[in-house]
Amino acid sequence: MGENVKRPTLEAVAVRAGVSKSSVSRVVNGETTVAPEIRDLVLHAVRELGYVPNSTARNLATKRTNTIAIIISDPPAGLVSDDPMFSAVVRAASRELEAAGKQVALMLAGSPESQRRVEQYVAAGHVDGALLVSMHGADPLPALIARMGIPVVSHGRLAAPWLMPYVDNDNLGGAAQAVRHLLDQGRRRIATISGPLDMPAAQDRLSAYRDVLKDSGRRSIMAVGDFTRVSGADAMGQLLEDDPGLDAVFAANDLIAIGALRTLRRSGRRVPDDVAVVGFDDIEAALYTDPALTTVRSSMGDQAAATARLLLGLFDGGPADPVIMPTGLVVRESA
Amino acid sequence: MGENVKRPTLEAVAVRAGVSKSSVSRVVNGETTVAPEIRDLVLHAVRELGYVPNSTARNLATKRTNTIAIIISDPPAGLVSDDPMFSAVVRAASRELEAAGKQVALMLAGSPESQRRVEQYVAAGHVDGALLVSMHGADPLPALIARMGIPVVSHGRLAAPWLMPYVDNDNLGGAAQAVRHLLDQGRRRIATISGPLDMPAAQDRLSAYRDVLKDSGRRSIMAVGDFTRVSGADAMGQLLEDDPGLDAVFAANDLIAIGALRTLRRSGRRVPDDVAVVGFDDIEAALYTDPALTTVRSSMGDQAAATARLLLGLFDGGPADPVIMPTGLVVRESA
DNA sequence: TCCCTCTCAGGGAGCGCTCCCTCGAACCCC
DNA sequence: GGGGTTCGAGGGAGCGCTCCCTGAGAGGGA
Repeated sequence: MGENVKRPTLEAVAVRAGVSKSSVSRVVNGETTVAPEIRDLVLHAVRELGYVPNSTARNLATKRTNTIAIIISDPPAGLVSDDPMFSAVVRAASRELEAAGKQVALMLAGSPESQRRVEQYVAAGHVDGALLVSMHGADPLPALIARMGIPVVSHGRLAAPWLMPYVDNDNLGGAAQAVRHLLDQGRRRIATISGPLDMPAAQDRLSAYRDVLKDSGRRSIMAVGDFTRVSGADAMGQLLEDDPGLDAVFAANDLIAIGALRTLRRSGRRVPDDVAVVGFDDIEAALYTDPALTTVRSSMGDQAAATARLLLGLFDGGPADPVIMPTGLVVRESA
Repeated sequence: MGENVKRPTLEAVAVRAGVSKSSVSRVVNGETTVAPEIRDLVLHAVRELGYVPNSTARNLATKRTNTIAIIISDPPAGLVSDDPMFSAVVRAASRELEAAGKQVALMLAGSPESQRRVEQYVAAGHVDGALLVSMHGADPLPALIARMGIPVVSHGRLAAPWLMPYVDNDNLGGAAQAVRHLLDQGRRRIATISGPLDMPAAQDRLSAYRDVLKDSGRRSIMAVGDFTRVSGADAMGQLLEDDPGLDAVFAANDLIAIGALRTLRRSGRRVPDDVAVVGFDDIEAALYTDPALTTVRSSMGDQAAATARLLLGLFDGGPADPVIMPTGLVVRESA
């Protein structure tokens, strides 16, 4: 590959400019206690030599890395190939972090092996902070990371919320609103397809569903999904078998709802006439289903950006309080 | 935040084990020229002290970082919030790189400012190699990165293919197959909605469409999209206005096809009876449209993994030849 | 027995940067 | 004008690791 030109060092710049290393360092780091003429001398030499600071050396000396890890759980088998959540969250968080001048190290935490790798990496002092995304309840990683002595936040409440601050949606409120909407429309047999039960978001959405139904004296009917389309399709099939007379479904997320819609279509049900469907998240795809999906808006992107800001705030001694972002029902055609 | 326990250094281990730093270094790095008893002594001390090598120091000394940058273009305004491509590509590439013991630094390249940041970062010697994803034709970044003297590859052919090796789909073949399929079904007025014309993938899919039509003596009808659902919906509307009698559409990707389906539905056209639709990529969502989408399979994930392997191969003196991955038509209901 | 070779452990000079400390010069106030 | 401040430049000791080099000891051949 290319010519590995030896890059100029800070010392080379110092020699070139006829000043000391210290002065160059000061100028490069934007300290104000430098005489203008020296600053000019240095800046000139920097430009002439094309000097770029060696961040590795800087990291060694300062014991900071300027890097934030985004640690995101990785589905075991590559089940979910196109996960809107992944894209929205990683993008939004990265943007926010990069805008703050941080580097982003992406780490997938799936297999035990990869978990070890993540742990090692963080333990090795390679990052100044970490942002965890969509950890499952059984996951030991959050606890391990939390005790590493670096700022850590979670996108979404953890099963062990006390471990670190987090930013979450108002899952309870949003789900309650969705189910009440179904009730208001006169639906009598309202089923739900939940997310993976070891995830707090799924738990919240489920328990709000249950609470609202219980308050209205109705019986709940549920099947378990895992936040994917195929799980939604399967679960819908099971629900239809269990109770062919159901007239509404609250899906724990839009992907599940999309899967459910397909099964309903194939079983000959009309939506919303025979069965109403409500999703959760309001991903872009919800606008393109037939009929368009009524759903609960929870901007993953905004949430991720807020999570990143929470983390950045921690570095400046900001508050470590959990943040709950509002959700709201978006009524379209499916319910 | 937590107690910043000073982590033990290599020297501490050496003292503890009663050997020299050099020996500890050798053991830690798995060199074979170490007497078994010394190795045991060291390993024991490592375990006792919980020693983890400081990779920053190691990087400084070795002038390697063990880190690969995944540089991915970022849409200007946050248009695309859930981009299946992003998820599939980043996930697959990360997996492959992490499995090879590399660290992954994710960099979004969007605004000129962020481009500068990426350039600086790579120039600063922070990464050993880079993997570019979905660069647009006008993007100056590939050329800049290519001359940095580190191994670089591209996921998808660049507008300037000679800059670096790449892994691409057989866009030409896949698109040709799709259009021929439409022809074979007796469709007479076949339109296309292209991707952004500054991306080679979009160009190839478009030119294959044109070539096949020209060979069959048919006239081409096109609208330009940008690989998003909304652009597909808009372009479809325009197409319908331009030529209300069209009976087939070849969409440059599935997202566009999904958008087009919605517009067709709203305009009262039945798919495939009135208008046949073929997409490209075979993302998971293509299975859940109504009707299910006929499309060209091109596993983004496999392609990304192959790209990562190509890059890893470069470090070991492997070939720098472009790789073209096969595509194939998946016939479902929409055409 | 002597010499040469070979194997391995230890010593220590960097890698490029930061940051504390020293020290000269300029500046001030009575 | 003297003593005290202030300000800013330079010197140099690390940061934790790698890797070259030296040298001790073992082994082998004649």
